[in-house]
Amino acid sequence: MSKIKTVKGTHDILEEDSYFFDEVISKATSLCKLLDYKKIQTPILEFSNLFSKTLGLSSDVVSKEMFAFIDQGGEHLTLRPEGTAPVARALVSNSLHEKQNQKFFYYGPMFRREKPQAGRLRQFNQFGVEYFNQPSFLCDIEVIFLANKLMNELNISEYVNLEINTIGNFNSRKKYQEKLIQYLHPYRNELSDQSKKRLIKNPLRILDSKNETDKKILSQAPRIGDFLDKESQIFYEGLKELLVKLKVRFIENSKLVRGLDYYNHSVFEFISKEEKAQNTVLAGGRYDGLVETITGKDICGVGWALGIERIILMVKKKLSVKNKIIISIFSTSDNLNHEIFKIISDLKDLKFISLNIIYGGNLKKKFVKANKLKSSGCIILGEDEYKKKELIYKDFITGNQLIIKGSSIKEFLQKEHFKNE
RNA sequence: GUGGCUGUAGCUCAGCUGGUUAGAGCGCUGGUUUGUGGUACCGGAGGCCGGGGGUUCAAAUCCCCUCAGCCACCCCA
Repeated sequence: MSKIKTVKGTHDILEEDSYFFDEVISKATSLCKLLDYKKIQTPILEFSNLFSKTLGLSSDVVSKEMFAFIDQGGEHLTLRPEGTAPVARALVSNSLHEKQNQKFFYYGPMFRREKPQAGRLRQFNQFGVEYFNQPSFLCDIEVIFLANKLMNELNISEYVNLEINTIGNFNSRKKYQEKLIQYLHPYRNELSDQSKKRLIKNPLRILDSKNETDKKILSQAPRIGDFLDKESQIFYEGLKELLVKLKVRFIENSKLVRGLDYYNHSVFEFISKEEKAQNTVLAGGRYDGLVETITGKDICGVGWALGIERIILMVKKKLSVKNKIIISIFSTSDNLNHEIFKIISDLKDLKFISLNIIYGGNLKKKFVKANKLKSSGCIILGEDEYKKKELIYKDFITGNQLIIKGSSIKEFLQKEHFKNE
């Protein structure tokens, strides 16, 4: 079909998806506000080096998935592929790190030039939170708790698992990495091609390989848990203990790692229980090194991001759309059309009802149209009734029709709404 | 970036091993006269059969290329 299309991997968000989108945003937003997270909106365009510095040059995102270009002024710019680095940048750009409250939430489109498939788009939306400048694991608890509560609010907590792990602080990770390389060295020729490369570039990433041979080799591999120094241990144990006390259910997954370079200590993911390729719905962790790589300021942080489209895929199976009640309004003769605007000007703050004004055609056509618009009823301004300052209301479900006073239309509609609840 | 499947009306699809003007259901639209919709009946519009090339007397149908969608790998939210 030679119909006009969207750019590959991009989508118009319509109808029920749009409804669920708003639901996710509004639930997440109100939870964040409950804990005084401040909304932050950063530009979609950033200087390219913001991402190349922070995500790691060897990461796939930077090496091949960024929508990067040089603009007419010679600037190297990138459509943001993720939200954490921009928020961290904004923290320092605006000296927000000098304030008491350094908790933020954001949402909006991200861009990654990948091959699209289920749950993966080139333009997709994330909702995220970031909590800066607090080294305590209690902050990790707070953001995990927030994410957990959001899963509850969206009625999907029984369809997801929370997996957690630690990748330790820098020293522990370095020690572990050496041991891991030592262990894998004898197997280096049996590993998948991808893992062979990683053995040199980013050995930790081998842990979450899906390759069967890799998995077999890894089953006997040393575990990071055995190489944690005192600080890393206290951090991770404290985190787990409190999660248990708070009755937040989680699964420990010692192979859970991160694709992006700036993480340390805790990593966590909410993963859909469905057997699907893109089943990570929310992912986060602690990134104490990030702000320093951008700005030189030693500011720690912890946060997560949630893929809104992925959440919608889950939510739409569990939740139904709550449609507003539609009521049509029209006159019996066209020379009364302007009176309709006078009526609706008093109704402008109606909460549960959407009104459709119907203009054209004879009366019968207007009824037909009202019905096709899925109205549950209609208000009719008739010539005879107009003289008496009255209106007709016809209920499309019962077929009943009654006369109401023009002045009481608002109360009447509200009553109709609750009757239909 | 690599692989598999798919691409016919607004939507969901049918069209057998190539054979005249391309089909259905739903939707859209007009009608069945008066200030009353839904149901029923009758009519209508709407397709470069994703795009390009090839084979053939003849292609929606076979072959090649390309694009897009879906799915998996890679990677990630």
